[in-house]
Amino acid sequence: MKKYKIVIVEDHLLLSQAIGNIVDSFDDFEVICLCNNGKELTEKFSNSDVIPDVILMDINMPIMNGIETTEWLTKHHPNVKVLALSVEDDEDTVLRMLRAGAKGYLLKDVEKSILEEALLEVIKNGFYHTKDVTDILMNSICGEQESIQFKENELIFIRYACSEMTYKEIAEKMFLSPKTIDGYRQVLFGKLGVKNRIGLAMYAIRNKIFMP
Amino acid sequence: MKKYKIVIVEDHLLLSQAIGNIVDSFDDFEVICLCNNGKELTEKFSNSDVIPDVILMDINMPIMNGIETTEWLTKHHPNVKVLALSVEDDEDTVLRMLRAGAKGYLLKDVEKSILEEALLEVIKNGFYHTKDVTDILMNSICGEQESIQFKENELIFIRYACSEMTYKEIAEKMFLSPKTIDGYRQVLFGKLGVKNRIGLAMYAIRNKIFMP
DNA sequence: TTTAAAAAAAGGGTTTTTCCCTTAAATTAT
DNA sequence: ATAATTTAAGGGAAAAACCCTTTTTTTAAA
Repeated sequence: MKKYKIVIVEDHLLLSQAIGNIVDSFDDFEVICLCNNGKELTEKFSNSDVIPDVILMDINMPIMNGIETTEWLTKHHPNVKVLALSVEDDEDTVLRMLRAGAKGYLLKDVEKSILEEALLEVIKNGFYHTKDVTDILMNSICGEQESIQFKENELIFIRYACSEMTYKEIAEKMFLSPKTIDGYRQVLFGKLGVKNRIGLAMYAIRNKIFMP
Repeated sequence: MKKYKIVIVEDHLLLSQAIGNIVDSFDDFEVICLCNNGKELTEKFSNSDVIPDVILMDINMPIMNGIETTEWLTKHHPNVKVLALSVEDDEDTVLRMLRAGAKGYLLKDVEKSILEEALLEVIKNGFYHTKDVTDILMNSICGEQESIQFKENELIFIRYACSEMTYKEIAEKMFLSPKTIDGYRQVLFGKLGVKNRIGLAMYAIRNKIFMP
C-alpha cells in the first residue's frame, strides 16, 4: 500500500526529528525529507522530482520563513498541500499563513491523533481547520476591521516619531517643512484618536509599524 | 540495569510526547511522567514518593512557568537536576533560568545525541552547558552589566510616562507635586541616557518595564 | 484641455507641555 | 549633629500641540 509522502520544514532539529518519528508511526504516511528552512525546501524541489503530498511547515525560521515559503509553494506547486505547524497563535500570523495558501494551521500542542487526522483530512478534503483557527477566521471577518490605511510618508513619519528626534529634525530628515510634519502629526492624532506623541508611538508599536 | 528516571515538564503535548519517545529510546533513561506545567509537577511531587533524577523543563508554560518551577525545585528538592529545554535564546531568560538553579540549558534545536550527552553529563558532573550558553554566561560576567536599578516610584512613573498622561496628570495620580515628577523625569533621563519622553518610553518597552 | 475639487505642503501665531538648571525644605541614614 | 537622599518648587527656554489660513500639487470631471 502506497504511503503519502510528507516533508517537514522546521529549524529546530529536535522537534523536526520528533515530528518525523510521529509521522512515520502513522500507517498512511512517511517522511521523505526534513528541511531546516524554506530556502532548503525550494532547493530540494528544484533538484528532485519526488514531490510530497503534504508539507508540515513551521513559521519562525531563519533565511526563509514559513509564510514566504508557503507563498512560493502556492505559486510554483499548487498541488502540494501545506499544513502550518507553529506555536504562534496570534490572529495576525494565522491569517497571513492562511492567506499565503496554507490548508490548515495546527498549534504545536496538538496530540498525535489530531495530527494524523489533520493529515488525512488535508489529503481527502484539501483542508483541515481546528475550532481555534475557525474562530479566528470568523472573528477576522465579523469583527469590523476598520484597519486604518496609512500613506507611505505617514508611515515614515510614525517611525521617526518613535525615536528621540524632534519634529524639526524629522522634517529635515524627510526634506519637508516642519509645518508639513506638524500637519502629518495633526492628521494622525485625529485618525488614531491619540492625544500626544507618546500615544502615537504606542499605537505604532501595538500595530507593528515600529519595533522597539 | 537500573535506568535513570526522567520527568518532562512541557505544555505542548506533541513536543512533550516527542521528547518522551526520544528519551525512552536512550539506553540509560526512561520517562516516568509528563507534566503540562509546573503546578502539575509540584502536585505530583507531593502525592508520590518516586523522585526523578532529571527534569526536562520547558520555560514558557501557563499557570506555573519553568523559572518559578525550577526555583521551587531548587528549594524543596535540591537533589533533582533540572535541565532547561526551551526555544528562548535571549540572554535574560537563560540567565534567570540558571539563577533559578537549572543545571543546564538546551535549545530545542539540539540533536538527539546532544540531549543524551547532556542527560549523562548532568547525572555525572551535575551540570551541562553548551558553548552558546557558556558564551552567554561569560558575556554576562565580562560585559560590565551596569544593570540599572530603579526605585519603586521610578518604575511607577516610567509606566505612566508610557501613557498619554501629561506629567501634571501623573503627578496627581501619584499624589506628588508636578515638580517632583519633573525631578524623577530628569534623574531618569540622565540614568538612562535618553533625551526625551519618547526615549524613556522606548527604554521601558525594550527592558520590559512596560508592555504596550 | 480647461476647470473644479481634493490633497499635500507651508506659514503664522497661541497655548500647553516638556525640559533643564538651580534652590530649598523635609526625610532618612550615619 | 551632619551628611546624603528625597521631595518640592521657581524661572525660563525649547518643543509639542493646536487652530486657522494660504499656496502648490495632484486628481477628477466637464
